[in-house]
Amino acid sequence: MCHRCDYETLLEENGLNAGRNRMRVLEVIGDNEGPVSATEIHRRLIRSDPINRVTVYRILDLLVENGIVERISGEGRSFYYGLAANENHRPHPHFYCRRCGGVQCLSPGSLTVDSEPLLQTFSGRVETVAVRVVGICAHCTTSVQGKIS
Amino acid sequence: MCHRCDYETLLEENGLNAGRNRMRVLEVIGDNEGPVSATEIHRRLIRSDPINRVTVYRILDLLVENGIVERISGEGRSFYYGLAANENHRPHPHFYCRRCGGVQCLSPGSLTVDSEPLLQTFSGRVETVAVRVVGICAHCTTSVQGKIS
DNA sequence: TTCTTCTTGCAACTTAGTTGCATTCGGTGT
DNA sequence: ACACCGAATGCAACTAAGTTGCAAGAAGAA
Ligand SMILES: [Mn+2]
Ligand SMILES: [Mn+2]
Ligand SMILES: [Zn+2]
Ligand SMILES: [Zn+2]
Repeated sequence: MCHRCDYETLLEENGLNAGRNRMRVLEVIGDNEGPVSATEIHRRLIRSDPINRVTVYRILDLLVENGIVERISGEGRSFYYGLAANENHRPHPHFYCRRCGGVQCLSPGSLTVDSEPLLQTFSGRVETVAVRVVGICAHCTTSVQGKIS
Repeated sequence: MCHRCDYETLLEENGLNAGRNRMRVLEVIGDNEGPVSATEIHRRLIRSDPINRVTVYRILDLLVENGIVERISGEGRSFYYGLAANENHRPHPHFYCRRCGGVQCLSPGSLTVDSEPLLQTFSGRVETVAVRVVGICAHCTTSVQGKIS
């Protein structure tokens, strides 16, 4: 993801002007195969051109507030950022690798959840029902087999 | 939760001696109606008797390592702790309130997830499939209605 | 250009958790 | 009672991730 989204339009639709840094952040998020942490986004950006980490955090906050980017909490203490669901991207579950900490997107149909019983009985307001799959990713399982320990 | 579990036995089954602080931590976790943060556990414990926060963190690590307590990540940056699933407690989904940050246990049957399609196709090792419900809890929805803003 | 607003950088701060090391506690053996 | 040893605790310092205040710089509007 994502080669179907025009980030410039996405920003301007929300009344945000498409400055260079906002575009850069969106490109890192959209080019990655799964959600990325703020630290990782910053690390990738400073390779091409210096940018302050606070600026990255502020841009991420802005994008999340405007529903362009989705913030998800991983297994550790940091947040991960991916393109928010829209007409091009259906909501989907994520896989969290316990070993490398990476997060992968799973296909939208790979897990189905029936939330009717909950919606009937729950007294608060349910906004989202997310499925989180935890385990060891393919890359980590194979690389551990070959590891000398 | 939980008045069916004997914490002393639970500890000794795992080769841990049931010292006073371990028992106290387990009691706070088990008496709470949902998962609690380490900070909250510490805050409650120091009301009855002083205990260092590092001690709380170390006990929690130990209980998690031994499968007595389950560590879950909330919507924020901190972890929450609840009694791990066992013969008395079936696994169940949790509800996360965006407003107050609280976590509630939902009944085991309130949500059902079909993970077969994923298990057939996924190339890594799937260990757990958890459902996370996010929204505004009953307490927060009612108290907001009466709020002057 | 000048005025104003948006954007960025920097330093300091906060929160949640971790680590190293010294002290103390709870047994066990004598 | 004593010495001994490992487990448990406390304290200070440190780290990771994110936030805040404020000043400086860039970009637009007039
Ligand atoms: Mn995704
Ligand atoms: Mn629970
Ligand atoms: Zn991995
Ligand atoms: Zn609430």
